[in-house]
Amino acid sequence: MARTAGSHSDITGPRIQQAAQRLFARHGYAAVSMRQIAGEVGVQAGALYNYTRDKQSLLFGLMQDHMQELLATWGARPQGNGPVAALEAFTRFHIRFHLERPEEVFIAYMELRNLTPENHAAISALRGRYEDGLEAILKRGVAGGVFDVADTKIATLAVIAMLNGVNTWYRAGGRLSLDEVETVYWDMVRKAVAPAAISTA
Amino acid sequence: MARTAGSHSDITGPRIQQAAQRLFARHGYAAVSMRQIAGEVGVQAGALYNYTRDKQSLLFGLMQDHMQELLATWGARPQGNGPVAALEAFTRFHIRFHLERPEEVFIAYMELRNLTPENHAAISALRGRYEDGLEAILKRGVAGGVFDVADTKIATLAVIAMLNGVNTWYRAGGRLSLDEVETVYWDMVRKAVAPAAISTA
DNA sequence: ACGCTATCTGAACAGATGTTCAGAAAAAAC
DNA sequence: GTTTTTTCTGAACATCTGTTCAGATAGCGT
Repeated sequence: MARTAGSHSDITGPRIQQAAQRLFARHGYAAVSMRQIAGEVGVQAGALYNYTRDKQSLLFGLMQDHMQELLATWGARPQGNGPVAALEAFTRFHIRFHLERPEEVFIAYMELRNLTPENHAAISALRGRYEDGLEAILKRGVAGGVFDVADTKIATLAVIAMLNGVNTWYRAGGRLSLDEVETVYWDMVRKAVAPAAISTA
Repeated sequence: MARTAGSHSDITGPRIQQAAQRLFARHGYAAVSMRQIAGEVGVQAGALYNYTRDKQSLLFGLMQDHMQELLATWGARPQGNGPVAALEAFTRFHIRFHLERPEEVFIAYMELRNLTPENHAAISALRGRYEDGLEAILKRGVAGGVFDVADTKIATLAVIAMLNGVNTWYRAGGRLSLDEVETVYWDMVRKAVAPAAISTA
């Protein structure tokens, strides 16, 4: 046997990425074999190497695509007038974007240690750019007196960590709608960075 | 060759756990082999099985020990008078406890998916008890009017997620002391759950 | 209808995986 | 000093790992 009926790189390529994403998210990069991925696609393991240089590139590709889409989508957003509106826009965007792609997010956070040093640096740089975007908002707010945080870098990481937590429990069709979840978190973020006695409620 | 000079189960047992902890935290459960762990201890792979039933039990033991110590240490703490003091005590305790054992924490959060279903349920139950402790504080505060959150369950998870974030960036000997870090986070937590216009600052 | 290229198979490679176990030697008990 | 027990080795087990590649077939351009 050889080339199979209906085989097409436009089909197989994306299917390999999807299968890898599903399996990496579910079981972890190290626990997933190339044969498992191939099996999910309905192909032999050797065929994967028409689409990826090796297993590491498969992981890196997924993570890079995710981070670049995150940055591009965020960059194309209306930024909001003033730091408070910008922070609200960020909060709602972040929650929605991340809840829409739980697998990508999970991989992006859990599989960093399985990247080669160069790949790790590349992904970290992208993540840093995203974090800098939030920190810039906080800095403007602090300068303008509408926010009050002891350290904008720590506050940035604290806010992102808090927002990322939503991915651990939210399930579509649950008690709260996506919109309600956004509002609940925005309420906490807003207050957390607000000046001590002035609340914008 | 056979039993080696100076061999002692009181020594080897803990050394295996330490080695497993170090390696699991660094490279992930699935990426670490029994031979690597044995090598770290200076022993052949077969010797590990005098101390653990299998690799899975080694992981589960580490996670269970960690969670039980977390609960025991927290349970033995002064609880603080009133919800605000209790929340501050929780915040400071959580940060300190977690920063003191980054490897255990990392494993407890990253390796859940590598547990068998029964083991996963056991660890999740322990984690649930810890979260319930925080939620009880929040509920008392909401009832007493000193906290205002839309949903105590979500607020619980949000607070814990935010606090856990500290483990991703804090390094001993950095810019801020442990005490300062605690205060910075407590400041944000306090405000995040505070009623809209009343701040305890 | 024919040739070219894209796509996949199936076997092979060298080595790693978790786990078991008979046997040997060190330590402890007597 | 002898026996018993504890602790470890080293080999073996069957299976899995990522990756390569010659060869075979399907689809496409002509």
